[in-house]
Amino acid sequence: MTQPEMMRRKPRGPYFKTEQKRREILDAALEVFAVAGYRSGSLRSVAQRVGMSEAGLLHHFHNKTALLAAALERRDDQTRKRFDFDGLRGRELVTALIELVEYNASVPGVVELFTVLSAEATHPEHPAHEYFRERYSNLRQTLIDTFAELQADGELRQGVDPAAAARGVIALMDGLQVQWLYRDDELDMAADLRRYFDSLLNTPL
Amino acid sequence: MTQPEMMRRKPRGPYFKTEQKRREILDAALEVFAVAGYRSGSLRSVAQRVGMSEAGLLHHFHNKTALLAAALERRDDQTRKRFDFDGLRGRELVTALIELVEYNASVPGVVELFTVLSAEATHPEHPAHEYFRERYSNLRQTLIDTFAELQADGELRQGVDPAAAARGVIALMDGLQVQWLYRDDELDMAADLRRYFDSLLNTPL
DNA sequence: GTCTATAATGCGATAGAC
DNA sequence: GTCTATCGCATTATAGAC
Repeated sequence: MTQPEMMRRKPRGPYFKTEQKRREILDAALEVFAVAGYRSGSLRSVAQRVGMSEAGLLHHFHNKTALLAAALERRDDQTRKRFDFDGLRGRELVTALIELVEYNASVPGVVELFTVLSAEATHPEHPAHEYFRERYSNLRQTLIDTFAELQADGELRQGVDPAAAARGVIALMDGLQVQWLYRDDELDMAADLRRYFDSLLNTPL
Repeated sequence: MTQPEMMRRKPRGPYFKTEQKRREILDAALEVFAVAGYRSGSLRSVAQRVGMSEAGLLHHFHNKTALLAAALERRDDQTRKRFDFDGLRGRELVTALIELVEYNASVPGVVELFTVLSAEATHPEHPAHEYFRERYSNLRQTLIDTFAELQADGELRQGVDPAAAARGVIALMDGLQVQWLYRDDELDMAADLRRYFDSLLNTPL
């Protein structure tokens, strides 16, 4: 068997090798943007991490913001594969959220990515600004609906406002991540989030 | 009266003019680091904002990290002038914290500064890493002491853990700032924080 | 105290060979 | 698909004139 024959494309699809390389690049980009943010994270460091030149990298993604967009998309695909919130409602969704936070504690790089990027993208000119705006808007609406449903079922404590609770849950998740990243003490994000949910519900989780 | 005589230093101190210039620079630096973070905020933009060259700027602060340190110090001085937490305890401290948050809503630049910087400085190599570590540590300890005191006075709801409550308050403050900066809806940070305190205390504020 | 000039490096991006 | 070479620009910082 000749060398060229061995190197031929495997029959997994027309662009298998390319797609694999793209995924490699995106994973490297996620790491880089996590530690340095988007603005300070360089194409050079991404290219180095994946063992290719900057020009080679830019063949796959035409510019830096396209790389960021694709990287965030990839990260979301991965999360969706692991956690499907679409079918869940009420207490099921709440417990799934706690499980997600529990999982996040095992992937500090991801936590770093979203913490750094969501703060950086606060500025309206940031290429990920709209992405995070929508992300927050969607999550908030999902939580409002969930709390409203729990309220209708009499599971919400008296005086708790669904919209305020939704803002609070998201804020708590974000804020705990920051403190957790400073690793000052042994902070259990999932446990603290559960505690907060318990303070909102009539019967504990 | 000759021109040179008019330009002479006013008798307010030996380095009045210099000190004023330094403060001008620090204020500009605070703005720049707020919108771009430390890593992406450039000396050039700070210099431009204050109408001088980069070299002129570096005469006052020997390098970029020294500028950041001095800027944060200045910002803290300003806050301490307005809010003195040292003499306060129990419910007094809690209400003062809410007032601080209320005030923050009137200075979005400051909120932006601390949100972006505290996330960016999560990385251990960041020049402001230790600053924020200590800041979080101090605030957390103050809140733990406060909640412990309230608990001893029977003002804390049953089952509330002072340490968890302290983490929660800080997380909520940080997280609300992020959502507030995205300005998706009319978010009242102080009102939401007060709500959280009410959920921790036996008698509302 | 502030400037110009300059060094030395890093950046994102493009052109074109292979 | 990946490379080398290169462009043009921004960056932090220093040296030295005024």
